Amino acid sequence: MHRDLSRRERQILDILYQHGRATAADVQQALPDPPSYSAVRAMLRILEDKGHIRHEQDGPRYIYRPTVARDNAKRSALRHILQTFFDGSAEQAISALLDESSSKLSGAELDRLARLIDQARNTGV
Amino acid sequence: MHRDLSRRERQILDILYQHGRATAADVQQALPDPPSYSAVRAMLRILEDKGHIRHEQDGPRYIYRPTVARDNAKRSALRHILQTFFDGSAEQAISALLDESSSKLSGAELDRLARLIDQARNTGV
DNA sequence: CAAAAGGTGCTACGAAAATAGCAGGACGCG
DNA sequence: CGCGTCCTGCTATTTTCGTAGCACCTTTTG
Repeated sequence: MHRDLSRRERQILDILYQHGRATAADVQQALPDPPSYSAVRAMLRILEDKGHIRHEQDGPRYIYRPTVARDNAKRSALRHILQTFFDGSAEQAISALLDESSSKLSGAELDRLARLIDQARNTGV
Repeated sequence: MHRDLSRRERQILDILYQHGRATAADVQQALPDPPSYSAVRAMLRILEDKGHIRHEQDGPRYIYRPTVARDNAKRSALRHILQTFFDGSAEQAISALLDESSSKLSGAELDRLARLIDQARNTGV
C-alpha cells in the first residue's frame, strides 16, 4: 500500500493524513524543502491517478484528501513499525511510547490507559 | 532523516533495522518484489555513501548494518507516526495498539504495562 | 595448484520521479 | 467592462532511481 510510493508521494500523503484535507498550496507549505507549486500539483494529480487521494471542488480550488480512511492507514502504519522496530511486540512499542512521553501525559490520560489495560486483562481471563 | 529516502532505500533500511545486520543476499531475499542482486548492492553502496548504513568485512563478504542505533530510529519513527496519524497524542497511539493486539498480549505483558503506567502516574504527581 | 563459486567495484543506460513553465478559464474589483 | 489574481491542465526538461553487465579479486574445493 503505502510501501511502494516514491519519496515525494509519501511525504504528500503523510501531510494529507496529518491535516485531513488540504489544498495544493497547503501541501506545498507543509512539505520539507518545498518544490514549486507546479510540481506539487503535478504530484497530487499522480497520487489521484493512482487512487491514493481524491479531490473535491471548493469554489475555484481543489481540496484533496486521502481515499483510505485514516483509521485503516494508521493500523497498517502501526503494523509496519511494529515489525520493523519492535520485533512485532506491542508491549515493547507501548513501553517505548510511555517512556518517550510519560511527562506529556496528563493524569486523566494515564487513568484512561490504566482502565483499558484492566479491561484487556479481564477479557483475556 | 528517514524522510528523504527513495522507495527502495527505505525498504532496504527497514529490512536492516528488522534484521539487525544482513548481507546483500539477505537483503535481496527480504525485499518485496526483489530486484537483481546487482541492484541491491548498488543501493547498499548508495545508502552507505549517504551515511545511513555501514559495512564490515566478514571473510569474503560485507555485512551491513544501520549507522543510527535502532533505538534512535525507533524513537523518530514513533514521533513521525504520532504526528501523522494521532495528532501527536501518545494516549491515542497506545490505545490503538491495545485495541489492535490486546488479544495477543499475555497476562504478564499486561501486568508489566500496568505497572509502567502506575509509575508514570506517581512520577507525574 | 587450477578451477569453480561467490563476492565486490565500476560503468552505462532506460524508466520513472521531480520539477519548471506556459496557456487558458473563473473570479473579484476599480 | 477590463485588468489582475489565482487557480487548473498540460507539456517539456532535468534529475534521480533502479537496473544490468562485465571485469577483477578472494575464498573454497577437487
